Amino acid sequence: MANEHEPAKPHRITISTVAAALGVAVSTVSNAYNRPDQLSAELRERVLAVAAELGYPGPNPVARSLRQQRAGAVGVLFAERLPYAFRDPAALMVLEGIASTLEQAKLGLLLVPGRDDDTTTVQQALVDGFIVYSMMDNDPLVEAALKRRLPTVLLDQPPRPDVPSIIVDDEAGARMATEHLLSLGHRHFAIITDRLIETHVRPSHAPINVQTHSEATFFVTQLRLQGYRQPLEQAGIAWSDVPIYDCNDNNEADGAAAIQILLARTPRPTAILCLTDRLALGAIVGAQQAGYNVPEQLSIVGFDDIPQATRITPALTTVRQDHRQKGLSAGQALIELLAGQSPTSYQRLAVELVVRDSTAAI
Amino acid sequence: MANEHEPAKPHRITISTVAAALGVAVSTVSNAYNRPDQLSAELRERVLAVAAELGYPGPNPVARSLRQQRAGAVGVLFAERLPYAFRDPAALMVLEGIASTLEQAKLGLLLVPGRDDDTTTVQQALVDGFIVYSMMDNDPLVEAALKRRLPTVLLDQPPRPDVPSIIVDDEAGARMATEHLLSLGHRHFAIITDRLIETHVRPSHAPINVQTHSEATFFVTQLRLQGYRQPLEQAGIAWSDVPIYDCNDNNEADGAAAIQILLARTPRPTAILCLTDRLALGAIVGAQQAGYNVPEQLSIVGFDDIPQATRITPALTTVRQDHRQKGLSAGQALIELLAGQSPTSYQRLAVELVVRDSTAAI
DNA sequence: CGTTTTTTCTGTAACGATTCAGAAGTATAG
DNA sequence: CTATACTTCTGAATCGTTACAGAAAAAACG
Repeated sequence: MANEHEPAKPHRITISTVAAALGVAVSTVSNAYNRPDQLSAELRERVLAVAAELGYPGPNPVARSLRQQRAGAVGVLFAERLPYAFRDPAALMVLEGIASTLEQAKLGLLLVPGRDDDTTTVQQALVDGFIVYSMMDNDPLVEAALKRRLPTVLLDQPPRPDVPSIIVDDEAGARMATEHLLSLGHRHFAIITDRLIETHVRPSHAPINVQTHSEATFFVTQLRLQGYRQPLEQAGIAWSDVPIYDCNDNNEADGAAAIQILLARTPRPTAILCLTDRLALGAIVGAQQAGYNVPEQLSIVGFDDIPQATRITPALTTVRQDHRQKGLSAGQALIELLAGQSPTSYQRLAVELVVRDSTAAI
Repeated sequence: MANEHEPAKPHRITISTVAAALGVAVSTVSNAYNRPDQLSAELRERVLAVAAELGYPGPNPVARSLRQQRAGAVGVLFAERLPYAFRDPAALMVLEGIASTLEQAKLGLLLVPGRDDDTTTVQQALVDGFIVYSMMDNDPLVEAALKRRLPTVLLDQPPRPDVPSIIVDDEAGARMATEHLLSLGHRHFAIITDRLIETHVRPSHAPINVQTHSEATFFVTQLRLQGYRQPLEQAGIAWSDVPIYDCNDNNEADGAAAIQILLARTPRPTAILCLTDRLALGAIVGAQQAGYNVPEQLSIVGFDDIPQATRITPALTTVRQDHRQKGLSAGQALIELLAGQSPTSYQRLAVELVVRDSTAAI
């Protein structure tokens, strides 16, 4: 019968700890935080004071979220590995656009990590919706996100019924780039790409054959290749004669390495179509180092029009797209979805060919 | 009695909808998802099948989080406005480091938006902890985050007791930069900074006076200014004779504008200390456009060593810090905190002066 | 065949808030 | 002074899970 030792102090301070300390109902404490008009100013003061004294950190957001059925954040699924997101200038502008919209709506932006094999992070993300951007077409994470049945927007992904999609007219852009080079008289083309096939099945240093084209697992890659192909064939150039070099990563070094290989081919290509600006910038530098003059001996076209495109000499001819607007549109569409409205289910953003100094007549 | 009209179809499908449909206990359905070993493979199959059929999106993560007391994400408080985060190269490397660590721990990274006046987003963020990075010293959002009483790590913030802090030895770096210029014989200095005083109280185009120095509300700004000041005074140069120009934003354009003003002063400064590389890069370009040779007529030192620092001509002399490591350390410290361990409460990262071509003897 | 062990499944109490109908108590109106 | 309307506060239901103790059934044991 001896008195037990002190009851373990209630490690966790909740709304009811505070209520008990004051001798009021829990709903009163809740109201003190969320509906000041529901109780007298005097009592509210006291509640807040006692709460502070007890070290109550305020209403638990998770509990609130459960009750209110909203998380106040949007999940962004992007890139194989999260850190990559912070390296690609084009992707960053897109993220910036997304962030801007969400910020205005006071929504958090949750970057969801996840290697393809493990979808738990997607399944357990505390979000009200998803934006899926630039994921591999068959990435299980995308499936997992859609299975959550939350409002979702696809950006640069293969469209699906019932899911609003925003895509850029990459195919038209690629066509414009190709037609530009054709009109300058070029007949010998080569293509530098990345992410053509799965990350872990990277090609050797030989330009890969066109057959692999159908394996392209990134939607925008497919679109761009398709856009290159059509005008070439129309001009009587066999697609199978166009070497495609697939880089390991989207960066300048890989672009520079690629161009070396391609320039060694016979016939030597005089026009290089690059799937991204970073690859193109690398290609320019690589070509120059190999002693070629751009654009006199070699024309190079990029894709994206990132800020660096104008800083190089010669300034890069490229296909411009409005990255920030992409992000804004995606964010906007998702916010409408969250508000119960139905945004246009399919938006296509225009692109524009920007002719600068890296292309010239042959 | 006439039969009522169809009961409204259960709009929301939960674990108990599935359990009811199967005639099993809810705990069984839960186990089917989380503990396959707790039920027969055959029943599990059936549960999953029925769930799929009903369109059950899987266990609600918010409810799970409430029960398990973990959110699976970390909040990052950074920069006045979220989009800014995506523009500063140095900050991006830090974010990349943070993201890397968190990804390995399978934690999401929640970018928390918030204008100073409204702290609700911080209060309601569904996270297990915070990383506070480069916020204004007195930003209410920081207070709000600390009030949550979650594991928190401060990065480039004024240290506080009981909160692990990671800071860079900015002061030493600034000292090294200054001493370097002094040893080259420079006597007339000027400083280009940003974020010296509150965003909305921006200065005119006149270099602001040194007195304002004490108003600096960003911890690292203070440290760097302090680091510039000490060796200067030691060399007999009055701090009040050193003009400080405060830019509106940390970018090249503002740096270029700043240098124009400073070069018009008498005596004309021959050594410019820039608080960031972006400002320094702008200053170089601005000086060159104004007809000055760098470094022959004007020495310029940056701070951060961002990749672009080597791409400009002349290559920028600057103070290097390991941005990625900063992020990694912060992430690591937070993960230890979340695991109940106590990381070193105070880490100071070293810096290094990198002498390139933008500085020369007078 | 009775006992023990193992497997499979169930029921219920948390988790920590918010919401809403309504009970007291007070003020206003007629 | 009674009826009506506000204020202010309370209690219980609810959000959708998971954890845990234990019931029921099946398997293993001697």
